Amino acid sequence: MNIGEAARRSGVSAKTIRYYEGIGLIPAAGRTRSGYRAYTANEVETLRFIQRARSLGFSVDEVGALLELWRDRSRASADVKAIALRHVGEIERKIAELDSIRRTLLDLTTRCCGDDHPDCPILDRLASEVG
Amino acid sequence: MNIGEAARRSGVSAKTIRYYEGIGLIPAAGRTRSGYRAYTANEVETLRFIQRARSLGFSVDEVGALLELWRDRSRASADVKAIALRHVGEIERKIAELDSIRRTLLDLTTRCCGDDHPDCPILDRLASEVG
DNA sequence: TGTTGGGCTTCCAGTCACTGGAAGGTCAAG
DNA sequence: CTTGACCTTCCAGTGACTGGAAGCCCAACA
Repeated sequence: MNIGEAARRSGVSAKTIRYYEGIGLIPAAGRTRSGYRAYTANEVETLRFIQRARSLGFSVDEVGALLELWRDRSRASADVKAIALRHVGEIERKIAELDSIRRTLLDLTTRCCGDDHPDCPILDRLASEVG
Repeated sequence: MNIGEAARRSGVSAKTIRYYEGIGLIPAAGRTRSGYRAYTANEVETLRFIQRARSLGFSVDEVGALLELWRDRSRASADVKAIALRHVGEIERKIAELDSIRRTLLDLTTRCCGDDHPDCPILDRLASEVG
């Protein structure tokens, strides 16, 4: 099947499939006589795997590692779990950071009356750290 | 003062200060006879403002808008509040997304025994969406 | 006076993971 | 035989920096 069909079936855009091939995340696809890339159902499965891993926030490098483990029948599930747990750690760090920012901003916005006057605790805080 | 000192006092790296000047976030600094950028205490205050706004996750464009409002004595605090509340909304959306991913991954990692066997619910899920 | 070391300058390239777009070849249908 | 959808490659841009090369400037010390 052509790249457009593979894109539709996998949820990965044609542009992105070419990009993945370019950076070596997936091997170069076969070609028709006229030079079009041709995909098998198997390759589409790989693309779906990639799509799901990316949507869980794994970096392209991590996805590469997960793909290798997926293909490796003698893998240790511990290796997969390690990648996933490291990723969970990063996500939790990000959530904590965002939540701290969120709490700060909610505090400031609550105290800003938001009318047509210039007085504003938000700007005060940005200008001087205490606010 | 030189750019290095301004960087130290503001918490914005020299490289980044030049970058901010290049994209027009701050006006071009004055120069000494030999071409070194020269900063006043006031300009360092502006840099500190930028640094704090960036650390609260505002985009450089939003920081530009906040700077304009900061300098505008006839601003309406409602305009500042609107920017901040929109930003809070984005943060909450990101937190929700990360939390959903986190819950999925924790579920999968809990069910993955993480030993030297290949069986792995994490890979199963990436391979077939149900898992 | 010479030189050493740090700081400053500009400019180009790289990061991450794509995305947009131009210029042109291919294919099936009408 | 043409239309329109598809495919190809290649280059450039995104955000917000960061690294590094090549070269000028300046204060201090022998």
